[in-house]
Amino acid sequence: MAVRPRHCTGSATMRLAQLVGQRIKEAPRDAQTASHIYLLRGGYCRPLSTGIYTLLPLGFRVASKVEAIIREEMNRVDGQEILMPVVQPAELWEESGRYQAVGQELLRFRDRNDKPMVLAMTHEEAVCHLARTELSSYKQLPCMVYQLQTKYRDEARPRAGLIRVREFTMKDGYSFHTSEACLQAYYERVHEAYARIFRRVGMRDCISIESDSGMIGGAVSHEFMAVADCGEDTIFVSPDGRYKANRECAISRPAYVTAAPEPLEKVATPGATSIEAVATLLGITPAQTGKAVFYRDAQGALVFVCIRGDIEVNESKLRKVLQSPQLTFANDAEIQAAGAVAGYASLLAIDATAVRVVVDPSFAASSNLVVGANEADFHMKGFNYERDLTAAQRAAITVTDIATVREGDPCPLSGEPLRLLRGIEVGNIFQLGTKYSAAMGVNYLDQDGKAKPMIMGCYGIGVGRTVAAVIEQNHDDYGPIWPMAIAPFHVHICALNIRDEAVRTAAEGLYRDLQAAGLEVLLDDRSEKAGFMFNDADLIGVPLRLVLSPKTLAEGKAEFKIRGQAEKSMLDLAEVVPFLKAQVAAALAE
RNA sequence: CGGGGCGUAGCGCAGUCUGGCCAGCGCGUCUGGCUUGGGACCAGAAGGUCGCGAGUUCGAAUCUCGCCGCCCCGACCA
Repeated sequence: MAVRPRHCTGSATMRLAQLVGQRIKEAPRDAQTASHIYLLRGGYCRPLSTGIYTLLPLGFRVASKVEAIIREEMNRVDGQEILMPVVQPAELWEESGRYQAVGQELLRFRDRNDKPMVLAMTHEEAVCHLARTELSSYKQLPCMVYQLQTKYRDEARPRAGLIRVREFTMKDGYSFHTSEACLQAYYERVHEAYARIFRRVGMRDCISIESDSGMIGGAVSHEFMAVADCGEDTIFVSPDGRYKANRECAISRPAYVTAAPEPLEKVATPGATSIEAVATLLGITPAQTGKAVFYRDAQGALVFVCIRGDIEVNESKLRKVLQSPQLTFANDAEIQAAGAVAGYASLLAIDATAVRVVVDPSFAASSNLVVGANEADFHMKGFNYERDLTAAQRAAITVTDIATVREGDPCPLSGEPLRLLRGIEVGNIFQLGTKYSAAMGVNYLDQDGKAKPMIMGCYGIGVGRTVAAVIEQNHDDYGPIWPMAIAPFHVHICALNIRDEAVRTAAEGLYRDLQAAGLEVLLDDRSEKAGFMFNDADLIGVPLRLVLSPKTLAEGKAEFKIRGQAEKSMLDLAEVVPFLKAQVAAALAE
């Protein structure tokens, strides 16, 4: 096992009677997902406040093993481990612009001298400060530093145990380069390292998908998604697996209905202010209508959006188009002030040179849509974007994809229907470029003697979330079924009737011998009923179980069972140690 | 931030509408006995500012007002 500079998994052995963290029979009512239930019931973690958890010995051991694997893989791609502060001066965040840009999830406070401080939710600012101090020459690049450190995000809604928390441990890495090509090549190496990490920790189904880079910024980014029904993210995947994307940025290749333009015609649609009502009234489908949506951007300016009636606006895409971190629906008064009639608004009557207008291709390319007449109780039939707007109008309008993809929409690559999955975001990687280095003066002197901003990448993994995701993908009705690589122990010994001298002697002997053989052993040395002990063993979920009882010892044997499998077998006492050692080695080698 | 729900022993809950009886039940914990292959049984015990604070009342877990915390859905989310 690798050396663990900061965390260690503690002793290789543990007696259940002494283990801190009771198993509990009934899960707290608020625990609803498998990982939340089993982490609490199995004595892996305990809540301290909303979204803030103590890791108990079992949970800490699992998390430490995940961290050890992460360290190995980060070191393998030439990462250098460091540790940066969680408490940081606000002025550092003002430099990057995020003190203002980030919302309330950044916890702000003042120290005793009334100096504004923050609890770091990520460490781009801190690492930039480090880089501009320590890295000054192209000869030092490229390089990557990473840390396993606490992050704090004042989440609006923590949920599902360790899946979405406020305080958590994250591996975050940052790389520095002198060229985009170098960053891209390194990004690929990290991508591969991530795939190895999630495979090694025992994730069954973890995919990397294209993602929206959100508040971190940057051009190219991927999210590693553990596929699980309880996941918070919606993912679209093509049947051939070539296209995988988060709903926030997923695109499709929709077919637009085109036909010979029909004349514009005003039709009465009394009271029909919704797409559904208009379609019903006129006997058409929502796809034959055009929808008008009004937003207010971060500066408070009105934005007019048009899209085909059956398609939802994707606000992530729209935010990106508008370069506006916040968007809210405009109210009726604001819509009226722009000269539009709510419920019957139309591009036909809006001055696109005066109001920001964004149009989805589904609206611009479809023929003969029914759109608002910009007059209460009337719509227009036969709207055709090219024909019915002046060139000046069209020149002022942004036509770009702002559509929300739906399950079954055609894949942009193959045209096959896209499949919808739910995922837990366990890791993400970004090509940041110079977003932070330019803002914060992170420069190096190049060969030509000129100062240039470093080109950066950043790479995160949520440790606790990964632990939870592994349980979501590896459990049965009794508890978790840990992959050997991150199991809290390798072997769980149940000593039935421990007061029997022969049982005690044999159990203590095996406990000692297995430990000497390099295995991590949990010994249930309590004087409990067999069923009680078996249920606790299942709830803890250690991969290998050994049972010793007067019955097995009478034959000079111990019973062996693999967690998650029904078969049991009997082992001669003499072969237990080599057999289990081989089992563990084989499982770890997978 | 919007909608809904909840707060009584470590966990799960009853009691609250309709104020008054010793604040109860199951699990867990402790002691003793008995039992020992899939969550046994018997006897005894510890454990509570009934979320907090005001108020009404002779009397409040219960009624009133304010506050706090927690969960779910939505919004939001490196």
